[in-house]
Amino acid sequence: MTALSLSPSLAAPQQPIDALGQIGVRMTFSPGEEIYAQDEDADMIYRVIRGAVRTTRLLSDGRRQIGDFYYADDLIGLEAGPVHRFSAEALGCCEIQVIRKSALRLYGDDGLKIERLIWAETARELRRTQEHVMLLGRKSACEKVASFLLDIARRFRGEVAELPMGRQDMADYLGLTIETVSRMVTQLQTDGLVRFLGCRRFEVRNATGLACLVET
Amino acid sequence: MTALSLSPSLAAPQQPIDALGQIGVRMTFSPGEEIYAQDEDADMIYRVIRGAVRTTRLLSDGRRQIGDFYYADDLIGLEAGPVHRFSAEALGCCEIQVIRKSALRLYGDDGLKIERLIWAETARELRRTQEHVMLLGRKSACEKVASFLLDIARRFRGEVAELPMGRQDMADYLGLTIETVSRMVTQLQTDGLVRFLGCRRFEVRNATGLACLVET
DNA sequence: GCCCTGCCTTGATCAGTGTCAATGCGCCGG
DNA sequence: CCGGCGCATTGACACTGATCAAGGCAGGGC
Repeated sequence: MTALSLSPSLAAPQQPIDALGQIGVRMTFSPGEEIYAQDEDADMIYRVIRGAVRTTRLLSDGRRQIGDFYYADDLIGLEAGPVHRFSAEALGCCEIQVIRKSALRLYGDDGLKIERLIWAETARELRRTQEHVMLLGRKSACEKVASFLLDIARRFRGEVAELPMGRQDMADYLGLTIETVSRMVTQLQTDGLVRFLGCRRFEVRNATGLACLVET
Repeated sequence: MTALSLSPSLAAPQQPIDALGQIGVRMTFSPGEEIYAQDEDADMIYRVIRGAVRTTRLLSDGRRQIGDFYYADDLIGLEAGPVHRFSAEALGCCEIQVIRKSALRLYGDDGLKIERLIWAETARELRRTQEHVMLLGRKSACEKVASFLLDIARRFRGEVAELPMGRQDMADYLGLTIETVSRMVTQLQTDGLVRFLGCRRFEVRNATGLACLVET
């Protein structure tokens, strides 16, 4: 990637995220395409405009862990070390705003505002990751899948929810195998807590029951 | 976040942590004593002066997850939400510097410097938490314990290492039971990778072999 | 010095999840 | 419409780590 275009004047934003405005360039990625690589220099940040993204990390023997899934308006690549510990890949077709961090210092006071915005997002990322630790460390397979589905379902406010990822991605996020994920999905359905319409669309049938599986 | 630094002329301390200097008050805590509680307002930050601290979170049914362990000069309580998701407890006797976040505003340019310091620590915390996710999601019991011991041993640079926590704390950090931790410790010892002198002191006997168990 | 207490270790068994293999289902191209 | 391909599901079985239970060990108080 070459030099990023700069738009010098920034208007005060309504939504904090808007502060990033049109800085940087927009790029589109096809399903599975890599946005950045594990161990790559971390001098860009990325904002999801449209679509969904996963961050993944591979152990040397091929075991895979997914760090998180990201949707419209989420920022990715905040890890703030010199290199990325995870790679980022498009789940489906998606559009991403790419911003060179070093460009931000050219924005003066707006730069400080943006800096604070990025910090706030980093803190949010930390909280999400801490939830993930809880999920991985102390929850059963069934609870993991229930938590995951409930999380996704919340984004659809009672409508039929659509999973942007396949079973393997769910498994690698939850620290399970694809077969176990599949069995738990079947079981939750048998118990009447959710109903699947095809393997990527579902609705919550018993929110209370599902919430019971998701201890806090 | 150093790439975003906007005021390079601020006198850079040798140890960045020194910027916190003597702000706030020092407190001492006895073994097991709570430094702050889960769900408590997060308006303080804490710096470990001496001793070790664990952060823990309880599920409503009593399952416990340890978020991380902290040692001298580490900052705790950076979660940056309105309330703490984890509680913090002293592992042994320890001394803690307690700083009210809102007080930092009064320090002007120094305040900004401190703000940056805190955010750099938050980013470091995020990276550590991401490592923890990898550990919990995709490593076997034996690898978890090996990783943990190697981490501790690094702080002692070849000397005999001392564990500041008991087996239950190790288990709750690693997402295992106390019995499994104990068995893995015994196994690593049988395999000649480590040697224990009492249950809290050990030395690494075969660093290469141990490192082989700790895939990256 | 001795006992008591709390933590750690070890053993036996069990449950939950992983592994391996077969089958099913849906989507897409021909 | 059909066949093939990729992903999901299901089943049988193995194995890791949890559970339950019984000692062992070490440190502190008396």
